[in-house]
Amino acid sequence: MRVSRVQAEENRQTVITVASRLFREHGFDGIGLKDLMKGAGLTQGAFYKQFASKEDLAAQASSRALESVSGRWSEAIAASPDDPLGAVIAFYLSMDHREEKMDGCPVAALGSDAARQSSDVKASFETGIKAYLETLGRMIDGADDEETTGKAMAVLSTMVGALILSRVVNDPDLAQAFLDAGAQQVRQSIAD
Amino acid sequence: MRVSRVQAEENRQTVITVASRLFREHGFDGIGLKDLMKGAGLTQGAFYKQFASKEDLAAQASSRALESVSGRWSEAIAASPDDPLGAVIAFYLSMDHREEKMDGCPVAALGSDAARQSSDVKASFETGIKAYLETLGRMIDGADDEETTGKAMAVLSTMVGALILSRVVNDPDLAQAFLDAGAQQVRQSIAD
DNA sequence: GTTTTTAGATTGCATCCATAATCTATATCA
DNA sequence: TGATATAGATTATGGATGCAATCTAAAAAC
Repeated sequence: MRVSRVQAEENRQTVITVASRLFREHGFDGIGLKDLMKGAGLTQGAFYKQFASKEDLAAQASSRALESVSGRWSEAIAASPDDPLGAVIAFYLSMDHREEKMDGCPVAALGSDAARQSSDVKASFETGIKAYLETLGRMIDGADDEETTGKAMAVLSTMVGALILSRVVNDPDLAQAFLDAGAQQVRQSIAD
Repeated sequence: MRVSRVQAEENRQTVITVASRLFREHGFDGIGLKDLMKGAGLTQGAFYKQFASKEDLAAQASSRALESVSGRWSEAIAASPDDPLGAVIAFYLSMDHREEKMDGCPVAALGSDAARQSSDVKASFETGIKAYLETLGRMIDGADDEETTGKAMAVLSTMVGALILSRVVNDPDLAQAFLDAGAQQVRQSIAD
């Protein structure tokens, strides 16, 4: 049955948010429209009134996921103004983050998948990644803007890689070692 | 019709090799058994005489892919014995590698996917990653074994992350910047 | 009260993984 | 060597699920 305009928009937002979590958990190809809609309390029939295609939703859900995690970075930083970097590391390179794909960084959860998606999805990631770099850049001092950006990219690369590697191995000790090695590398590369 | 035993084994190997490439290109969920078998010149019906399930093939194809890329590392290193690290960087953190998912590093091409697969698949990755670390460790000198391994893990994390990030953005300049930043980071972290 | 607009139900068609039935050439054994 | 069993492959089938489109009915909006 039909719902109010505001309700319909609210439903749309719910679908995007739910999709942003389910895509991270199962991958873009790992979950179907039926289950995505069910997660939002709707049926599949309603999907195409709200989105042009699954790919369209993937792009919007990616943006939503990136924004959400960017927010968590900001919160972590605001919560410990004396050691913002430590806060980001503690959040990103943790075993909690390793096990919590659904609410974690979409670059780590969907990076390999996103590389195969449409340019719309990549555009969402590109925007989100630039926001990451801005946030990181504010914690780094370089000789010039270019050096700062370069360092931020290196730091982000290390964090994303370490988290992904920690997730693809079974051995928890090895996983922890990757997170630790990444954290140490990040601290050092910011120090000098 | 039936074929000889050696032929059958040859077919099996072909399927694994083909799958290792097609999985990297399309993801584990992005390609079906029909197309995988067709790539090996066979029909889908022959699949279950050779493999227990798609997941079984995924694990074997992952091992094959990791071995293949490990071999390419060794070749690159052997080809320039005076600068082995430079050779690995030139191969791994290049725009060629960025665009050549099918024959490239499976950790970058399938890392996010693999994190969602069975522990068999993860075991394949774990073995391959340990081989990576061994190779990298031989190029790094640390105070002790532990420091060397830690550095190797950090280097691998940076390389994997930089390559993945370069692939999820549309802008080629930004992609190149991630590769460059990763390369610089790797060189520096090995230097000290 | 009439027109829009939306959720849901139904349907279509393709593809998914897996299994079964069938065929044939190869191994195996007499 | 010749008969027989069987492994490896093809074709066909199964049921489930995939994305997408259409139609219906009801409620909001005017």
